[in-house]
Amino acid sequence: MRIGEAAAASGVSAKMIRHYEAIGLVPAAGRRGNEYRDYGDADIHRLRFIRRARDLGFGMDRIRALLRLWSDRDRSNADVKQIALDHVAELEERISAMREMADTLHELAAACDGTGRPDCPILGGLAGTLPASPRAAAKVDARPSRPV
Amino acid sequence: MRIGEAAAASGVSAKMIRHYEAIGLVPAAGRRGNEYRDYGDADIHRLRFIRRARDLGFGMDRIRALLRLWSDRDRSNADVKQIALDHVAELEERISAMREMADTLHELAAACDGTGRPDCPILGGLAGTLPASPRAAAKVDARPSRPV
DNA sequence: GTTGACCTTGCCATGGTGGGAAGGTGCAGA
DNA sequence: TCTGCACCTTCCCACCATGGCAAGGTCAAC
Repeated sequence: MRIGEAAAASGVSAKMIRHYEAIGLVPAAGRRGNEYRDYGDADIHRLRFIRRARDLGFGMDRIRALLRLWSDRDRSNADVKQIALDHVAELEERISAMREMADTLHELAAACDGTGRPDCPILGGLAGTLPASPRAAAKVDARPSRPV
Repeated sequence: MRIGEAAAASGVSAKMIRHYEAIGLVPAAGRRGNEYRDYGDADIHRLRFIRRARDLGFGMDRIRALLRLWSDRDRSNADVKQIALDHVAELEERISAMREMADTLHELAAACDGTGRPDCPILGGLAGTLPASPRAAAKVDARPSRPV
């Protein structure tokens, strides 16, 4: 399979397949005499694994660890579970930080009548009288880094 | 005030103050004869505004818009509210995507006994038998981009 | 005049991903 | 055989917000 078919079959873009190869997340693909990369079923399988892990929000370091365990017959499922639980804990932390932000904003927005006058509790809150909440924000970014 | 004091007073690092100046989010600070930037109370106020908006997860574009409205006497609070609500909607979307990820992982982890054997439902799930959930993940990044 | 705290500019890195340029390859049809 | 097209290759740039580091300037206190 050439990279385009591999991309379609795995759900990982050709661009990212090359990138994963460059950072050593997947082994360098063989070339078919010409310069083209060549992929087999095992490669697709691995790429799909990565895709699913990405979909679950795992970062590259953890995916790397998971891949290592995946291809280790003598692995301990306790190790796998630990990685998953660590990641879940981080997810929960980010979720609650964002929950706090959203709640604060809901309150501010509710206090704003939106009638078109200059008077605005939201700006008021941002300008200084914010009810002293989200310190968690310093630890977590709530903006997306994977463009939609 | 020099930049260090301004940073301490506003909660925005000196580095970021310079960056905000570079991207035009704050006006270029005056210099005091020497090369040092000089800040007054209004500057601190503005920086604190930015800091609070960042803490609520606003991205730079929205902060820029909020700042414009903030310093516009003839603003409409409907405009402000719209920006806030747009942002809240994005937050909620990301929260629910991450909620889905966390839930899926909770399930997988619960199915894994973690007794140390190679047998592992988590890897099984990643390897292909994942219960067909998080398509939302394609739209939202759950990893932090602001380092902790 | 030396020390130390602070400032300056400028470059690099992060993490995943996409965009695009400039050029090579392979296959189908005229 | 030539042409066109779809695909591939490598390489560089951009995002967003932030931190780190380096090499050098400035100022106040001792």
